[in-house]
Amino acid sequence: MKYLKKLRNSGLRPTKQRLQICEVLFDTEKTFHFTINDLVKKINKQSNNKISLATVYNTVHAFEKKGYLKQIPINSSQTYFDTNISDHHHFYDLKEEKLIDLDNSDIGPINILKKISGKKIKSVEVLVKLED
Amino acid sequence: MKYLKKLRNSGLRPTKQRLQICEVLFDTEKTFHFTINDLVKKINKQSNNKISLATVYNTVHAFEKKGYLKQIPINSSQTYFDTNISDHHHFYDLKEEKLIDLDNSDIGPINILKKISGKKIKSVEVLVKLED
DNA sequence: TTGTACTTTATAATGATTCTAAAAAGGAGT
DNA sequence: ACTCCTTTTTAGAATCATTATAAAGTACAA
Ligand SMILES: [Mn+2]
Ligand SMILES: [Mn+2]
Ligand SMILES: [Zn+2]
Ligand SMILES: [Zn+2]
Repeated sequence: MKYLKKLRNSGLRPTKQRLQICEVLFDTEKTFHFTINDLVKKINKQSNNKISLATVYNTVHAFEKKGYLKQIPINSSQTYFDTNISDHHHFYDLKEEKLIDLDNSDIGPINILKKISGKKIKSVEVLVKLED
Repeated sequence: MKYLKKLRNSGLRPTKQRLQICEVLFDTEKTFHFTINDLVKKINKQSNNKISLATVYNTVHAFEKKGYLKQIPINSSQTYFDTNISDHHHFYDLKEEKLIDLDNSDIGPINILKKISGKKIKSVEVLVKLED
């Protein structure tokens, strides 16, 4: 099992639900963006074992907390997640309601000149909205 | 009435609810960030006329569509709006759950090198998450 | 003033997400 | 394998921000 160690190292018990979700999320050529609903569909397509919705939510949040997923800041009725955990940014196609990766190299370096005392920067995320 | 013309020019009838909401939103020294709940509280503090929740939602969305408000892309349980409609960016203090403006001058120019054919850029927004 | 389109409102509906609490499963130690 | 304890899963209920409904009220052009 490919993801046993990953889960154990994270202090997450490698249950069959988590292993299956790992396969759907991480056994792919390319990274991708998804909502919880997208993920449930993928799970059901991949195998006949249903995983309860609560478990899908729990697992996604557990993976996010461990840094295996990123949440994308966007105003949508559903929360978007990203299996691409590298520093990068996004186009958001308003018409298609689709996210597109923007590599760091697609944007010049970003320099935050303002400082807030007692706080440090955790992340810098750029969202570029696209219209026709 | 200070906002009659503004509303008429927008094709929005200047009802007393809209005028009151204009006062709360735009009769201020500084711009600010708010959720619908914040706004309802401000309205109730300012006068005894209650405005129905549906009207607050309708009005905020009408003003956003007209460009008098901006929605801030952030993952929160409530949608944040901004009376500062200039091009600018945000710190988000994760601990305090507060937004702080980042002027364009606080960030160097942002150059989006990647192009998507048939699409044009509508907005570029940077969200900087802060932790302790 | 009258007609009509727009607006407000109370209320219900929606839908994503979280909560609950009981059953199931993982795993360390024996 | 058995025990014991903790973690996890699960169905279903609850939450809650937001949107829809449709009836009553209002703005305003003619
Ligand atoms: Mn979440
Ligand atoms: Mn909205
Ligand atoms: Zn991405
Ligand atoms: Zn702002």
